[in-house]
Amino acid sequence: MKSDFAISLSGAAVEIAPWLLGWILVRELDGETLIGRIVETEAYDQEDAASHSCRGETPRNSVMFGPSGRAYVYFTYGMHYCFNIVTGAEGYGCGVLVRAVEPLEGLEIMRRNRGRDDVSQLTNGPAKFCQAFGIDKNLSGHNLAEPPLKLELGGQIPNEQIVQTTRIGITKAVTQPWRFYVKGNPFVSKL
DNA sequence: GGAACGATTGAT
DNA sequence: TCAATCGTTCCT
Repeated sequence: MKSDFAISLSGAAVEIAPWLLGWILVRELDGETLIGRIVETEAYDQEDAASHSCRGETPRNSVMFGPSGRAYVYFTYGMHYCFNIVTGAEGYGCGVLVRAVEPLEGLEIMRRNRGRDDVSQLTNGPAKFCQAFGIDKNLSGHNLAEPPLKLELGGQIPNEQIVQTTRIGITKAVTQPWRFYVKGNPFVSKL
């Protein structure tokens, strides 16, 4: 029996990505609570040359092929983690990369984790957000309906406040407009 | 076994 | 503009 939570994320990544804007991430870390609001996402699909899943299932990307509503966390550039929300049907590899959140609670912990004071530099990038929230590979495969990392429905962002554009940092499928962010939000990684 | 590359970041 | 830094994937 599937949970409502998983069902709500079982659609195509390209459809889920803009819908996830405004959702809340609650991280329990060493007895402290960190909260952020998703303000920037990117969709990655199995039929997408830029996606880790485009050449089929491998040990690294297997979580993307599992149930929706799980975390897919990967290590890149020898030093950074990036966090995705798995979407789509089981057996189909796709997900949504969270590129930026707006810090709501636990800012001092985020400052400590990031080693910086400037609020605007705490969570405005996929690896910055992971470092601020203490997210690493141990959380890959985690069910996001449960602590210590929970995804909760927040206030929906009106369509006219959602900007759709091309993705960042990729070299394949560069023209696909599968990046979404909240217009005017200061925590978006890049305009 | 070896090499090329990467959904990034921060400093120059 | 470029170095840091290493796991994953693919080729030999």
